[in-house]
Parts: sequence; C-alpha cells; structure tokens
Amino acid sequence: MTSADRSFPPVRTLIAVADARYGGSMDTQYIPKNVESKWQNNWQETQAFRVSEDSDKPKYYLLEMFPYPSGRIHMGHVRNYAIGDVVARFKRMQGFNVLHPMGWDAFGMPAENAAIEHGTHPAKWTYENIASMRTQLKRIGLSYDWEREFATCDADYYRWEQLIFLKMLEKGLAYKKGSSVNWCEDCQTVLANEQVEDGCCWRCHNEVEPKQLEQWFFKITDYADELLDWADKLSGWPERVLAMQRNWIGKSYGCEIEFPIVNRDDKIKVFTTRPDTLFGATFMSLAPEHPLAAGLVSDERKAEVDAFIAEVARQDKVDRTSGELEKKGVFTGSYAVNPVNGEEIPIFLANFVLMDYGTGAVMAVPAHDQRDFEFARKYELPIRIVIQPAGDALVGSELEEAYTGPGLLVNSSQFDGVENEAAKEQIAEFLDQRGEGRKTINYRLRDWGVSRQRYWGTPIPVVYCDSCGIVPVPEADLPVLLPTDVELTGEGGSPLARHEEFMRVACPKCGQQARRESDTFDTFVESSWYFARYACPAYTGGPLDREAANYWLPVDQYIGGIEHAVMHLLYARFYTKVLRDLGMLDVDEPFTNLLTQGMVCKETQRCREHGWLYPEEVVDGCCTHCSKPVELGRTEKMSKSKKNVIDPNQLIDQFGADTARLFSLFAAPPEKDLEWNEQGVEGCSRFLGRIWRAVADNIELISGAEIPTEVDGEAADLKRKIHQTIKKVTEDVDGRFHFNTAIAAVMELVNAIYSFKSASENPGVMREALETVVRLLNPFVPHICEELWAQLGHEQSVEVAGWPGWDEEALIADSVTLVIQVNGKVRGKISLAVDAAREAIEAAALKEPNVQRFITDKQVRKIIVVPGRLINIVVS
RNA sequence: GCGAGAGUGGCGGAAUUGGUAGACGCGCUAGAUUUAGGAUCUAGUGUCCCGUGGCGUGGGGGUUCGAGUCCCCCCUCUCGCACCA
Repeated sequence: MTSADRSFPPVRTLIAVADARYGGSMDTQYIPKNVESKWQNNWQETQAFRVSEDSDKPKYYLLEMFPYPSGRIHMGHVRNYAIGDVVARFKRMQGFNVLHPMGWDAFGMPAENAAIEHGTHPAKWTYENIASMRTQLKRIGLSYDWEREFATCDADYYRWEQLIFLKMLEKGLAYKKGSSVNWCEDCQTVLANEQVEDGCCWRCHNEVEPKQLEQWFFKITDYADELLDWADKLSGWPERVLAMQRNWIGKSYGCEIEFPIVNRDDKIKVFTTRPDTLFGATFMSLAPEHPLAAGLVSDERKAEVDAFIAEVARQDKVDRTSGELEKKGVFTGSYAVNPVNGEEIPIFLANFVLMDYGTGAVMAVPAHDQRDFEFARKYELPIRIVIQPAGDALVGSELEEAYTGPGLLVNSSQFDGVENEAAKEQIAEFLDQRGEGRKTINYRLRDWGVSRQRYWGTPIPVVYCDSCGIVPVPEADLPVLLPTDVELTGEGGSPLARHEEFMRVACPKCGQQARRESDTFDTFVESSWYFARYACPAYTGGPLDREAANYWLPVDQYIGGIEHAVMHLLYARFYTKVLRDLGMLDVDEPFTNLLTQGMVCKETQRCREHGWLYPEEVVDGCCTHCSKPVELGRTEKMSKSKKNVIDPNQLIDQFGADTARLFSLFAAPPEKDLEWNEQGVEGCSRFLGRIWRAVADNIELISGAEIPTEVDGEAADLKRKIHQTIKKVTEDVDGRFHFNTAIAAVMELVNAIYSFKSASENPGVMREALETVVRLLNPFVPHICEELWAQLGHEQSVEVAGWPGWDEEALIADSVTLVIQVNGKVRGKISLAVDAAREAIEAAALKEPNVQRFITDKQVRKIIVVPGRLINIVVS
C-alpha cells in the first residue's frame, strides 16, 4: 500500500484564512474547557456526523451497546464509547460513510422501583434520565448521528416490536404454554433461563425459585442448529464468546430409548449419548419431579419416597447442581424392562437427575458412567461391564471408577465384539427398527420465556376471550399503548392487571367482552433488534425500511461488555434470523465483528472505622473522617458498593474530556481490564499540554512554510519518523484496535519534535510533523485536534482533511544500524549504508573492536546476515 | 472435570513473520529554570560486583546460528460452563 495520495493542502492560502480568524496568535496555555465546548457546539451546529444512505462512499456501521438510562454515566460507559468513537472517527477520516448511532435501552425495572420508592412516574424518571445522560455523553465529544436517537420505551419503537410479535405468532415462533419457570421473588417476575446465573437472578442476585405459570415463549430452539453452525463462521468474534454460546446451546447427539414399565401400560423415555452401553443398564434413575414418579411408588415405599422428594425440593438449585452434592436416591418399588434384553431393572428417583435436561430420566450404566457408578456402590446395585478396553479385562466388582473410554462390546449379545463407536449406530438402528427408540439430538437450549409480570415494558398484544381463546390484537389496532395512569405500589402482582380500563377490551374476533394480556415483554426483546431500527428510526411503514436496513446492516463492528455474551448477543442473533425469515431483512447475522471490552477497575480503600472509602475521602493515605491510615484493598471492578469509583463528570471538569478519553485508551488494550490510576491520567493531561505547546511554540515559525519532499540530515530523520508513525498508527488502529501502542507511537513522534534542533532551517518539516500529530490523534482526542488544526491555519474540520497516508519513499533510510552478535550475544553495533553488499557487511562486522575480542583465537564457522537487522557470527 | 485466556522491571503495558527484551506512560533519581510549585525542560532508571561483563520474559527440557515468540512436560492465576445422562 502506498500513500501520499492525500497530500497536505496548499499551506499559504490557508494561512491567510487562519490569520483572519485567529490573528496569527494562539493561547500558550491549553484550557480544555474552552476548547471542548467550542467544538462540541460546532459539531452540533454543523450536524457533522449526520449520515444517509445516498453516498458514494463505502458504508461502515459502528455500534456500541446502548445504555440503560440510569441517569448517570460511569467510567465503563466512557471507555466503551471512547473505543467506539476512535473507530468511528478513524473510519470517517478513511473515507467511509459511517453510521454511528446512540439510543436508550429504556424499559426495565429500575424505573419502576424508582416509582415505588419516590413516587415518580417511570416515564418521567426515564425521560429525565435520558436528557441528563445525553448531556453527559455530549460532554465526552462522541461523534454520534443524534438524529437517529430513540428510546425503546417510545411508542413509535415498541409498536413495531408488537407487530413483529404478531408475525411471530402467525408463524408459530411465539407461543404460550404452562410450565415450570424461574421466578424471582425480589423482582416479582419470571426470568428466562439465560437470565439465571448460578441459580440466582442476573439483576438482583436473589435466589430464583420454580413456579408453575402460563407464559409466552419464543421458539429460539427452532434456530438452535443455525445459531450453532454460524458460531463457526463468525470469525470476527472472540473465541470465548462463541464458546459460551456453543456451550449454552449444548447440542448432543444420542438416542431416545423407551423402557416399558413392569405391570403397567406405560413407558419411560430416556435420553442417552451412550446407546452402546445399553446392555449394561442395571437400574434406572428418574428426576424426583418426573411426572411418572408418583405413580410408580408402591404403597409400602410411599413414606420413604415422599420424604425423599420433599428433601430434594427443599434444596435450592445452586446446591442441587453443584456437583459436590452427595448422590442420593430412593427405590420406587417399580421395575422397567430393558428393551434389548428383557431384563427387569429397578427404578430409582435420584437427586442428581434434572427434569429440565433430556427427558428427566436416565438409564443407569454404573460400569461406564461415574455418577451411576457412585450411585450403584452406595445402594449396592450390580455393575456390569459391557465395554472392554483393548489389552485389559475389567471386572465390575473390582472397578474403582467408571470406565468411559473406547473398547469392544461384551455381555451385549449379538453386538459382542463390536467397536463401541460403531455400536452406538448399530444399537440405535436396532431399536429404531423395533420401534423402541430412535436417534435424537438433544439441546440444552430452551425456548426463550419472554413474559414479565411488570409494568414498565412493552405490552404483549393479545387478548383473552372466553369464547375465542387467545386472540392477537389486529395490526390496525397497534400500538397497544402502555397506560400512564397506573398505581405502582410494588405489591399485589402486575400493575397492569389491576388497571381496569386497560384490561377491559372487546374481543377482536367476536366482539364480546374480553381481557388483555397484562404481562409485558422481557426488555431483552427491545435490545434484540434496536441495531436494525437505527438504519431507519423514523420509518412509519413497518419495523424496518428494508432498503435502508439492507444498506447498513450487518453492523460492521459491535462493541460492548462480555456480560452479554449469552443473553443479549444470543437473542439478537436469533431475532436477526427471525426478521430475515419474516422477510424484513436480508442478513443472517447482526454483528460481523465483536469487540468485548474489559472492565474498568480501581484499587479499593478501606478504613477500619468507616468502611469502604471514596477516593475523595482519602487524603495522604488517611481517612478524612478519623485521620487513621487507610488499608489498601484489591483492585476490583469499579462499583458503588466498594466506593472505588471515579465520576466521569468530575473527571471531565478537572481534566477535560480529551484527557479522560486518552487515558481510557492508553492505559490498556481495549479487551483487557483497565486499572484506573490518577497519575496516569495526569500523564495523559501532560501529554496534551505538550502537544499544545509544540504547536504554540512553532506556530509563527511554520506559518507559510511549505512541506518539502526532499530533505536531508536531521530533517530527513524527522520526516522518516513522521511517515513511520503514520504507518504504525494506521496499522495499529485499523482492525487491530491496538490503541495503546498507536498512542505510544504518536508520543514518540512528539518526543522527536521536541528533540528536533534545526526547526528554523526546516520549518516545512516541522509543519508536517505537527500536522501529522494532529491528524493521527484526532480519533482519540478530537477537541484539541480540531482546535490545533484550525490554529495551524485550516478552515475545515480535521476530519475533512482525512487520514494521512504514508510515503514509502520517506520510510527508507540511507543508513541502517545493524546489531552484531557473536554466538547469539550482542557484542556491537555498526551503521552501514542500506544497500551495503553482504561481503562489506561481514567485513565491517568482523572489524569491530569489541567483536574482535570475542572471536580472536576462535574459528569463525558461519556468519548469518539478516538484512536490515543483525549479523550473527558463529564461532567455536 | 471441560472450554477460553493470561503469567515480561517498582507499576500499567510493548515486542505484527523466530532476529537488539522492556517501546510508550507512571513512579523514582539527579540537574536546569523559577519567589515558589504537584508547572516546564534535560539526563538517568531490568538486575548483579564500579566498568569490560554475567544474569534475566512462571519452572524444567528440546528445536535453532538465534526463542518472550515454535515443540514437550509441569506450576500458578483469571473468566465461562459443569452431576448435561
């Protein structure tokens, strides 16, 4: 790739303009406050970041995960949006038509809780928070197209979500069923499986309990295979996110086998991935909640079994699935028949069998499954070897642990001697022919439960009629508006259910009095398609203007936190495929590239008497309340509870947005955790002051200077450094997101500017150096760069000037320093002409006095010359 | 247990294909300037005896002229999943 295609604008004419605007002088002191408000106003007035589809430039859609409008931005937001803004500004300077929108994930519980606590209406609370956060975001100087902003609680947004739901209902992708769901008593609502972490609510960490309820579900399981297959094609995603999603989908190949129950006209279905071990099944284990469990219990065993069921029910889900739990069970008194050998095996209930995986029933093969093995030993059940590893002869009674490796089948009648992998197929085939089983694929993934028993969300647009049953709200009647006059007390279930006027509705089908659905959607539904709506936020003809959506989508780069690896990112992928299949969109996947940024961390500080302390409560290592020395704690994610937080607003007041951005980008690469450090912030502030002074000190000197193409001596070195820096920064930013090293490279260039002694003889090169610094840093610290660019005499925004290209010619040095090694150890350095012949290089290296010391009296066996780098003299 | 990633100065972090380990910043030391400064500038700063030099990227082995980087074994840490049948 060559460069220099974007040459610097003719300097003299622009200087005249600059003189007119600035009178040829500039403040010697950098005052961020003045600079930043000036340029923020300028961007707003000129609508600098507005985009539309009608452009000759290639499109680039950059998106950061939109925030929940809590009312205050935190450092995590600053980091996330600073990273995004670098990419947006960089791509724009590179000549892309960049869509960079922002909006609000505005439905959700905090608004409702605020209403319950303080009596403010969720809508008022939310929109006021949005207004305040918008102001805060604008202070960071982010280059959003604010014209596209929307909040998901806008009826103009959620009405289309309701329409998509109706279409999903038509296609059978949305359905209602009664089942055991995850109930969070604290949040007074149901949660999807993805939203339960270690048995606790992802939001409030309260323990989740099972509850039998009728709920709406989205058929994400229909897309399990596609979601899984595409996980292999998303090369722009971090491997760990894909791994988490694959894991969550949990596809496993196996066999469903039916075991008739002795003396009953019923069968128990089990799922197994090991049909090859079927002849080794010596008992069966059922989940205590299994629907057949109660019916299987003989009278004399009833008391014992009931006690066991009650005991398991008392255990919470965390313990139940911990793996540490002792395997326990109880015999039901009933027997099942192994379909392949007619053997009658006892049926147990076991605490480790989960109702929500597979069929809730397991054929137990103790010889070849560790859990069954432990269970069998405890209850003295037979252990029968059916797979023998090569060169070994296992004996069931002598086994110390289950054998799960490969081998040949034994004790398996007609399958004896078959290799076990092949036997999986053969036994499945055998069962299938006899109608006793079939090959199946089992998924861990469950359908997405989307009903929420809360007020502040999108109303689910259906009506319940005594005669007609579930009736969808006709499209023409959308939106089903969320009523504003509700009473929020936090008690007595969903507030909507108590709202008579909302609930009472005529059945759209028969006209009889009916009632509305009082549940609202999970707020993850809104965030599953907002990125598509940004393509056409004002479109009134449907959820998506297909043309606009197809122009912008997919999102080229998505940036956000890892905490959404499974929830939001899986739902958004699912929704994209649904929208595609509904004919609203033509893309398969929403996000081509994903960057998951690390957390913002800070050291914690604690006073023995006053507990955790905010940074401002500590002066000279002592607590401001009691003057006792403060204990330093671990570096942890910034959180209010540990008080190790930095308020972005205060930070910007003190140092300016550019410094806040610069530190967020410089202190660590984006995907790693960032450790906040006050002195590091000061260092960044100092660096900006250094650039400002470099321009101010030279502004008169370089006024009117042309950028030369041919220079020599020290000026040639500086010119080479300029172009090396352009190359380095371009390569670091473009696709690699190595912002920290890109900034370091510019710092080196600034250091070179300070060391440049012959500026007065070479004002043109000085100009080139300063202008390059400004252009390269613009994506990182745009306010100061816009200001300096104007001070340097340019009329238009530095973004218009574009991203600088490098000149390959300027990279070439006349001479090059080569390291001389003897046996791989550095013994000297020589400077030689770039085009020096190999013989000359070798000769020069051997002549070096210090090299001589290490090779005299030795035999030179070999000389390795790595052009431009080093010479290694091998001696013995 | 499975999966992903990491281990480099006092600290945050560099080293893109095997080629000068420690770029850049913080901190620290000294000097200059200043009424003073937590401002600015200059120089130094992995470690070991002063220096020529020796040692040094979690530990041990290997490949190579040459290894932070490649291969084998081991240790530690972080994150995710986990009685998944």
